[in-house]
Amino acid sequence: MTKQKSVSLTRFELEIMRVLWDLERASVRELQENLSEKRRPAYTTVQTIVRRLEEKGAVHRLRKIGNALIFEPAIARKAVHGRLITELLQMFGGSARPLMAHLAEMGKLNLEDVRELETLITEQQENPPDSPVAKGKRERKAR
Amino acid sequence: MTKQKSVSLTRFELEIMRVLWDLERASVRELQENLSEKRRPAYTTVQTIVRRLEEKGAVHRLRKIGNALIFEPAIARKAVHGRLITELLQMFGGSARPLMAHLAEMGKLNLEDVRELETLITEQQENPPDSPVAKGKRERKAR
DNA sequence: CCAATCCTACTACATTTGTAGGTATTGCGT
DNA sequence: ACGCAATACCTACAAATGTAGTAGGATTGG
Repeated sequence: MTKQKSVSLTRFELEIMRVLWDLERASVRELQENLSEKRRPAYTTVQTIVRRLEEKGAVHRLRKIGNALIFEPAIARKAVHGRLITELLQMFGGSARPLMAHLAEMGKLNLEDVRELETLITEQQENPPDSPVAKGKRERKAR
Repeated sequence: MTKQKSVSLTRFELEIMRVLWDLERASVRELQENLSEKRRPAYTTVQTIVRRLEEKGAVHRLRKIGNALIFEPAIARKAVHGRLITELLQMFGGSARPLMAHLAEMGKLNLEDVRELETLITEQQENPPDSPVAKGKRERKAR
């Protein structure tokens, strides 16, 4: 339930979301300041993107501090990432293998990574998706 | 040498390229017919995209058959894929691990895949990039 | 309480992307 | 040689995206 439509985000929107996910919540000003030095558009530009994200249901207003609106993500990073991955995977014929091979070739994967991954997969097989353990919030950062 | 500028392709352009890479060479008609049943726009639409791809240097005219132009890719699938992967990776903080974890969670990776990958990486470490063995074309499909 | 400041809401506009129509050409079959 | 059918080529336009300015309301330090 509470299933949100799978919004499709543009490059720049994704960039903003990346920052917002990292900060957990932020004002437009904070978002702008946290963009990478390269490609940091005007304040109002960021504002516009945030508005569009709001329209798309990707973020929502949490509250006001002073006269500034504080936004927080309305969609999970994981969900969006999943979408992106799926899309990329399609370019590779739907299978993860060629993608992995590519990563290896690019030197983005070493044996240690793979070993770790192996452990992860094994664990997952033992702990199916909705095992009672992982129910509910899993972390909460003070901020 | 012969280094082509890393063109950036849109969704639809990528879709066309995907087909073209698969077919190795094709006319606009063939490209259109080989798009997935969903999302198959008008002939002239495909033509427009092909023209833009040509302008971007992503494809070029190979020859004419009848009065139809035959196109072929002018950029390697691998190069484009690499770009896409790098981009996606940035969303994940530049490291491949979270991506892998995600794939595992999505059930897109099983132990067999990982084992295979392990082998691959090991081989790559033994056979550095420009070892004389791998020089030149590595496969050639009869067609 | 008042002005300097900060923020929002609205509007605008250029560029890119998706989509396609109309017209000029070109080969081919007869 | 001619006309038909398929194709190329040019043009157009709507929607999405990136980018930003302006007007006016809210906040707050003094």
